[in-house]
Amino acid sequence: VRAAAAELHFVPNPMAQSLHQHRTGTVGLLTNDLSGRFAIPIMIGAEDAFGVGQVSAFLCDSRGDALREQHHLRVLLARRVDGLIVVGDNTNPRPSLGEEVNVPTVYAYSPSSDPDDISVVSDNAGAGRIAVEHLLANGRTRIGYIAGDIALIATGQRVDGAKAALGERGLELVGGKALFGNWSEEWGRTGTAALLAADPGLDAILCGNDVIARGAVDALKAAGKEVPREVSVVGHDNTDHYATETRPQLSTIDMNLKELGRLAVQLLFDSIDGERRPGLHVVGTRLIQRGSSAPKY
Amino acid sequence: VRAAAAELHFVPNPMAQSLHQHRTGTVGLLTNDLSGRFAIPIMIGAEDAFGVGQVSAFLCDSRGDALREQHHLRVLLARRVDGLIVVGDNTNPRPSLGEEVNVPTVYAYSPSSDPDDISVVSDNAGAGRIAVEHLLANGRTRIGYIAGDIALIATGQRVDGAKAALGERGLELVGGKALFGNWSEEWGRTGTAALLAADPGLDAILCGNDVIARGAVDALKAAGKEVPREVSVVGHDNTDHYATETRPQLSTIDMNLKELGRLAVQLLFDSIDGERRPGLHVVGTRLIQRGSSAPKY
DNA sequence: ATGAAAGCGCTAACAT
DNA sequence: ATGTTAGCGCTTTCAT
Repeated sequence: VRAAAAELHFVPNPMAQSLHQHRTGTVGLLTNDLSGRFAIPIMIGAEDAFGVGQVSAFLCDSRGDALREQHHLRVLLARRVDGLIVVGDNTNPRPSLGEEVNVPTVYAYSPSSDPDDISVVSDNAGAGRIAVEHLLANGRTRIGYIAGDIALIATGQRVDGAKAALGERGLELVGGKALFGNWSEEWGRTGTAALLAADPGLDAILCGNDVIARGAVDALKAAGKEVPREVSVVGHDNTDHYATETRPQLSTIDMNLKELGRLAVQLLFDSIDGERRPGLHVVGTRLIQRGSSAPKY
Repeated sequence: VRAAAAELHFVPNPMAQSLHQHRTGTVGLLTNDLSGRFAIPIMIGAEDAFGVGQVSAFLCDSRGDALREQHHLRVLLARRVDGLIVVGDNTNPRPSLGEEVNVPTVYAYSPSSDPDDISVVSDNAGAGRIAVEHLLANGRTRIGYIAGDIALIATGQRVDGAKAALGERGLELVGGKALFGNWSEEWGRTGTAALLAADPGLDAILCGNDVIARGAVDALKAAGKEVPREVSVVGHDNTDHYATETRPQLSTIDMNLKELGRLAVQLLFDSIDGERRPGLHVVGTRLIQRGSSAPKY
């Protein structure tokens, strides 16, 4: 019998199966903003984790519109998805989908504002710490910080991590505090000028992201400073093109976003299986060393 | 009766519906490489077009691996998707999924090598033409071309479009032909040096993409040429960050990829409804004018 | 106009 | 070990 089934290329119809099993083997992937840089690697990691099992993901992009999100949510629930992963494009908390969503849900990158939901986030403070420790290990002690937009919680967290790591050595940032601005090269250039004015002998600059870091590298070179020998630079995000097209290439923090996506799926599966682990789950970052940072001597 | 149904928040189960209707209201979105720059906007456009109807998309990324693609294909067919959209990340033709896939299929960006399949591609020759016409309209006639990787068919098509537009005015590219290289800023810089050596009085440079264009702008400024007054530069792709962080900002070709995604969905729906339109469908591009190009005087 | 019944493709609980 | 049957939630046909 089985032989005959194989001959006829028989494939069971999942619709009929799920009708009986009360499980569809599908999950909703609900994202704010597909065009954003952070959602994609997370979704790749998630897709990767789904692939090994037999669950498929429905893709939905709300483009930052709450109404559209509601619409997609309704459609996904009507399709009886077994679970939901909500992928944010920025690090600030977002509103919970709410109690009436009676399906296991995990928030990735942008955590839910409800601490009883399951959220997976990047270790921002740890990133600041890792970057500082890397620079200290390279003999650098006069470190400036050109941060991004102060409105994002992650911006402050990264700075705080860097300050804490410096504080443990009795050190502080050049100028006593980080410089806050936006995520542009222009800000990287003006921030660098400000830091050089505050301490002409500074030997390292930490940047809120790689775009700022590129501006900083360019400004340092324009000011006659050699990178990385005189001043080392560390970025954040390991952004395509930016990290590798800058000369020298950027040493930068990689957030391991694929891993973050995989963990989100793992937590979702656990939740579906009744092993719910609410709260904030933190994914560690790592430093990618390239040409923009080096030992001092 | 209906009132009672509404009270109880009744929502029909699509599994049961599709069981009867022989339609699932789902479509497979099969991509080579989600991390690539081109697949994302196409999928956003596609997702947009799905949204208005009641069909949902399964997301599958094969990461350029044919085996993984086969696996995803099997899963999608087992799920009885009503159709398939295959999103490529480069412009070269790709092998058809084959005859045994008895589900309507549309290839986006990377066309199928089988002309009887339905494919949607970007108008590369048109892009070259539009860029040249823009420069000519600005009074520029000594135009060089720094192209990308010659291995990609699109690279040559863009050059050919530019040459054709010049030829109609009895003009030709500086040096008589385009310079082929790769997609890096480094190549943009060396290509620019080569063009300046060939014709120190050239007044415009066309680039294969925005990364090259940024290298060209930097090299021109380093050589003492004013951009856009002395030499105008036009890129391709309207790449995030690159197009707007370069100083001056880049005039560049936008491929209307979202529109391409939407058209792919439209063709898929038509195909599902029995209005199959095989062959190559071409989506036009448009020039985004920014600071790197301007009238000559 | 309303109601009853069969069937979509499968699984699981029966009976042989 | 095999064969039969009821039922998952819906739609559609047929009967009232």
